[in-house]
Amino acid sequence: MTAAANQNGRRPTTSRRLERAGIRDVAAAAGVSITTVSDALNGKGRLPDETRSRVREVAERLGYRPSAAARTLRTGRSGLIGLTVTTYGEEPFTFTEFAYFAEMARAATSAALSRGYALVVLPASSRHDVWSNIALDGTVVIDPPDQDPLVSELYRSGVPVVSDGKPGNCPVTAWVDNDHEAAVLGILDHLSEAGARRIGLLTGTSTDTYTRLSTDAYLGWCGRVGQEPVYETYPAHDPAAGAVAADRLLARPDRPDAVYGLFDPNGTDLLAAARRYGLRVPDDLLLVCCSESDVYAGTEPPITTLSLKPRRIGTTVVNLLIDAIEGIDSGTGGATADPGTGGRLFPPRYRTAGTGPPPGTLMPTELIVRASSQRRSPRTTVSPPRTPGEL
Amino acid sequence: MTAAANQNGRRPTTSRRLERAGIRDVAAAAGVSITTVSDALNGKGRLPDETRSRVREVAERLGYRPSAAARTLRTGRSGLIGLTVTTYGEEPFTFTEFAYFAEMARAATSAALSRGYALVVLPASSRHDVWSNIALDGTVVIDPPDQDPLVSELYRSGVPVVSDGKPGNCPVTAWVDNDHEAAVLGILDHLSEAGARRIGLLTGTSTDTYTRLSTDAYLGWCGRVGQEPVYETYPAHDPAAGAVAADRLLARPDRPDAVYGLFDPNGTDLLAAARRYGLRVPDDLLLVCCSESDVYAGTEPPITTLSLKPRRIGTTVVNLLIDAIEGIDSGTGGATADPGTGGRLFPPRYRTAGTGPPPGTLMPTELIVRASSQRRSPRTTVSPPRTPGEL
DNA sequence: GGACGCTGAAGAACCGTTTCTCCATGAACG
DNA sequence: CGTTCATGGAGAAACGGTTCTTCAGCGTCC
Repeated sequence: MTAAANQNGRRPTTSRRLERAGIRDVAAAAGVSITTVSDALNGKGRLPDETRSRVREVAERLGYRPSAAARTLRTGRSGLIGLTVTTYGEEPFTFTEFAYFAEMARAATSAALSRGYALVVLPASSRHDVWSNIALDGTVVIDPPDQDPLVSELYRSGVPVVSDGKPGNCPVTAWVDNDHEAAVLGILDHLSEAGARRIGLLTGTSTDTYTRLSTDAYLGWCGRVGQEPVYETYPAHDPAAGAVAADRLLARPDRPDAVYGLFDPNGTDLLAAARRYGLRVPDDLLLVCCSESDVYAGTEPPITTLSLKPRRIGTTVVNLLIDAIEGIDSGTGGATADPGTGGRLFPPRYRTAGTGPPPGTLMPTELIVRASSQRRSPRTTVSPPRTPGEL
Repeated sequence: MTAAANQNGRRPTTSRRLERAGIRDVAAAAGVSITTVSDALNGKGRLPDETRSRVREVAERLGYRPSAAARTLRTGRSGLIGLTVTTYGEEPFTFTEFAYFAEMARAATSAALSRGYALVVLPASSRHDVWSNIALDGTVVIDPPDQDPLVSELYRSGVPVVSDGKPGNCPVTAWVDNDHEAAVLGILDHLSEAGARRIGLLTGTSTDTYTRLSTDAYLGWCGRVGQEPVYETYPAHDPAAGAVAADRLLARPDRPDAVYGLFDPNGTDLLAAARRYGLRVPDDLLLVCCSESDVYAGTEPPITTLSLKPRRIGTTVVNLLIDAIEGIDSGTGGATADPGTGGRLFPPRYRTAGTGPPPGTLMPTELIVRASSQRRSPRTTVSPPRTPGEL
């Protein structure tokens, strides 16, 4: 019964060890053709419900699991999405944005899963032999450097690419990013309102979009307001360098009376540095840093943080990507789109046909105000849902 | 030139839009057969170096990328490894062991990559349709619950499964875990030596191995030493419940003078609770918690933590899994094993043929001693290799 | 009563590799 | 000069699904 398959001109099935049941086995057991089995299981074709359910039952009984590889080969869809992370050194994930990345990846995984896709984590540094060995329907790229060869090749070979972080020069299908400029300006205003006269910045040396946009926004603001910029840079991927840079910043002769740190650990580092210099927070020094960690709710004093809302970003990025994947279609010429395949939030058919820039989406950030940035009332306030960083 | 493929009885190739070059295109362009191309590119067969390099060059020129799906279908190997995480509620990752998981996943990704595999993150809750749509060569399971149906099915269908955390009743190929009993006993001894008379435990309500083994070790120790157990339990996946439980523990009439918290956030929670009750740490209360986070080096006072060394675990788990994958072979009868395929650390051929228990590996933990567990010298000591958290 | 349309289902091509089998060719050798 | 070998390479069968096309049967409508 089980090994009935040598009709159809197949090899006599020399009594292999417990081979997994194939579609042919199911067909034989149910007394139908493999076409019927495929249709019955996938809800396609014109079959009476009776046949459908009978086939399904037989398949169930045989423990039939369709071969993912075969299906992928035929349909051209693997159900796999790459999640590319930039690497510093050997470790696959970026250190500095760690909590951000973790949250973002978590949300991305959820979002993908709920639409039937799974995520493959792929450091950008992995060599071709790994990349090209995996059938990806599309890729999410986190903060791609300018002219990323990987992204270029992917895009060229027709794989949709959506980036988290506005891409510099890479061609991508779409991108999502925070409105970093608005965020920084909002923070600077917030600090000013709290009484800051000279606001310093702790920033990174790398050239990724986040660092660049944020720093530029700061410099621009300084120019407009007429404050001399006071900032220190350090390689953000080096956990130890942050503390040193924080120290440098507070040791300057033109010591700032408020600091915004661009990276997650800056809060603790700055707090420690302040302590070393006998500066009280927030009385002598106002503090804000960008972080997703809730430890800053429990520090002494609690530190105001800017959240980039990585969950929202991750969800959006993945949904955009899947829209692009399912929209591309690469169709046989025209209207293959069934009208009732399920409502999508976004109109499909991305894939910048012409030469226009890829569609980008800016997402708001959220400033979580705590004691460290309020000179008067130590009462903790939270900005409504979003930060209108208008100036 | 590019569309040369209609020999070999293939469809006339009706001038498709920029199809990716296939192996047939390469063969045609190089004037050889597809067999030769395959052999040349994969370093197989008997070919003169000249042919090999010529074919390679043509393939390069055409931008040829072999289809991962086709290769997987033919060879039965996808180069993909599943990373299964238990889920609480909708979110894919366990909350409580978050830092642990992140570190572990990172190490696992690295290890897999360096052996040519990629990781697919798959929450255990995902339904079959996602699981079975992916060709997995093997799976890593994190802390599987007893009788996990998913694991059982995977194992039964011949997919190697290696678990992080000693499995309860699931059949797995191999497992890796910390020596939780030894770790807990070590901590209890450490606290005793520091002068603790009544040691409390903050533990979880779930039945995973970690919680169970640790709690049992605690209870056993209490029995041997003659101390009445003092512990509180809470659902570890609920971030808010931890603070409440910590409070409960310190509010008890038989208040402990030392506490070990099993989960990452317990340190902060206990510290906060202690503050509320006016207890000084370490003078009135000794504190240790299990965590991978380095924020405990910066708290006031710094808190002693137990690290489970997730990096080591992740690396080991993946290497065991890949050894199993490459060892299984499911061979055609016998010695298919080429003697020189590359040195492996472990002897392959796992796959508990009989009924014996699967091979397990216990890995040591590391206690990072800080001020919170030392009543006398406020001088911070650290077990050998790690950071000196200055005070 | 024949053309037609609809239902239910089977046939077979196809997706793009890998790999097993086999065939020329020419050199070496008895 | 006829075998045997080693070499280089081609042919074709899988791998296991999906899907396009075809087809038989049967009720219906002019």
